[in-house]
Amino acid sequence: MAIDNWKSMQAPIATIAEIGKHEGQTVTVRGWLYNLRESGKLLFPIFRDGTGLIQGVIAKNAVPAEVFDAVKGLTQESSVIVEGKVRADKRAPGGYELDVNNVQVVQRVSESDPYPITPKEHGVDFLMERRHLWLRSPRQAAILRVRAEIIKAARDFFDERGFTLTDPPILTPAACEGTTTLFPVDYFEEQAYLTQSGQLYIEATAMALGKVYSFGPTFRAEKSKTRRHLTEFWMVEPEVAYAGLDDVMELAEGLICFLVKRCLERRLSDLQTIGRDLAKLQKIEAPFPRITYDEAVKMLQDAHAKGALESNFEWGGDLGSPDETYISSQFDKPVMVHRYPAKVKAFYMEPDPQRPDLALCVDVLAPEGYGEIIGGSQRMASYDLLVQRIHQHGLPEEAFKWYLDLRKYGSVPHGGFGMGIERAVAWICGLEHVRETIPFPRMLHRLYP
RNA sequence: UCCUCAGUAGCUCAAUGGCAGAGCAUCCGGCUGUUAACCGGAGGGUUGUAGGUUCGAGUCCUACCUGAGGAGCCA
Repeated sequence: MAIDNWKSMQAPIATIAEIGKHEGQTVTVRGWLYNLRESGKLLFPIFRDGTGLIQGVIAKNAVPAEVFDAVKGLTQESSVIVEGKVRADKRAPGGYELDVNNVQVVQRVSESDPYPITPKEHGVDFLMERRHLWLRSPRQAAILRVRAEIIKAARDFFDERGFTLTDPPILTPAACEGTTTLFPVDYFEEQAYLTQSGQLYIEATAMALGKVYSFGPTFRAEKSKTRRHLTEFWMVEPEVAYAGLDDVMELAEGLICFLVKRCLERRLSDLQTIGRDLAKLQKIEAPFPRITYDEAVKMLQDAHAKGALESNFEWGGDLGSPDETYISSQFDKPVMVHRYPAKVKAFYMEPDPQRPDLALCVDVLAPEGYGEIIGGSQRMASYDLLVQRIHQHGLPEEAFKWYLDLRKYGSVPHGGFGMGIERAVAWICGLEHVRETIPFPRMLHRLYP
């Protein structure tokens, strides 16, 4: 069947996800052949259409010979349009089967160059090299649907609370924080960089609009090589005028609860396809445990004394990955660690008035060892102190002139946080690695496809 | 950048220093309820690259390449 003759089926089109609504009716399903089992004069093709899988049944004596022959020996991932009657069947994984009465093969995959991803085991490198095809696997498609739901839920959460979406630039003239490595870009013979955070810019839009958020890609040229890192990832960052650290923590807690609840409500079958332990997600509700950095340090030192942690933690350093894993393992909800030493944190964080050596900041650590999914703080409101910090961090004051203006013209206490979408998706889906949470991950050793 | 591990058929893996193999995939044949279907048969290899040790290297040694896991850094 030619590709330009793909609209000849007469029965109404149905999606596999909603096939149950058509029980007893004849429908058209447009998709691909996922797998084929043969048993003599019976064929069991499994079709997928992007919404789910359904097994078809074709008996040789029940259909015209050309229909049977078109499916017999058909290759995996050939595109097909099938017409058949929906029948409830307890033996079928989805509850329904399709008694096929007509088939159009839109494009037959050549048997001399078969679809490379079989329903068997494959290694990570093989699958990553074929990421454009791997996305067709039921598990990968389910993850992408959960990702889309999390993004939509995050935007709904802020939109419903009076936040305005304000998009910061992706091309920036200088380092936002100065510490991490940036991707350089030639901008009409001027040096520019891909953004590593929209935060400084949304502080400006927050002063204009009150409550704002950004949602977009960010880039880090760090040579990180772990299951938690991508060089290109997406962040949602709220920023609120007249907000303190407690407000920031409450907002972060509310967002996470909202996201988890929404996924359980709307993407339950996808979470089941992925194999997520749902009981662990059902425990996620406010309030989350809040511990100070001082308390976290004591937990880590006690853990070392008991032999539960290899290295002994000294007050003053940033929490390492094994430290975060240990702390989060002590709770079955996300844990909020606040008030880190100012010297290990970014220059723009407001000092704690009670203890000026501490910053009014918070990291939210996801349970089950997923580590930091949110980092936030109250921002420094004083012009003079901010100038001092910029110099202390060795940053060029000239590049931050506009940012300092925000403290000259009606400075107010304000704060916000950034949530890494991929880390949130990895945690909610229970994945081993963030590379499966984005259609085409960009990593230290991965720029293709 | 550092530490650890891996690289053998299209894929996933096996092979004590002694004939390079299995399952799946592909092709041929069989099977009217298969569930990663099964049964029989066929084709399929420069063992990551370059050197070295040895009568003999997939296996041991050296260097390099590629990838994975972790550290640091971070979301």
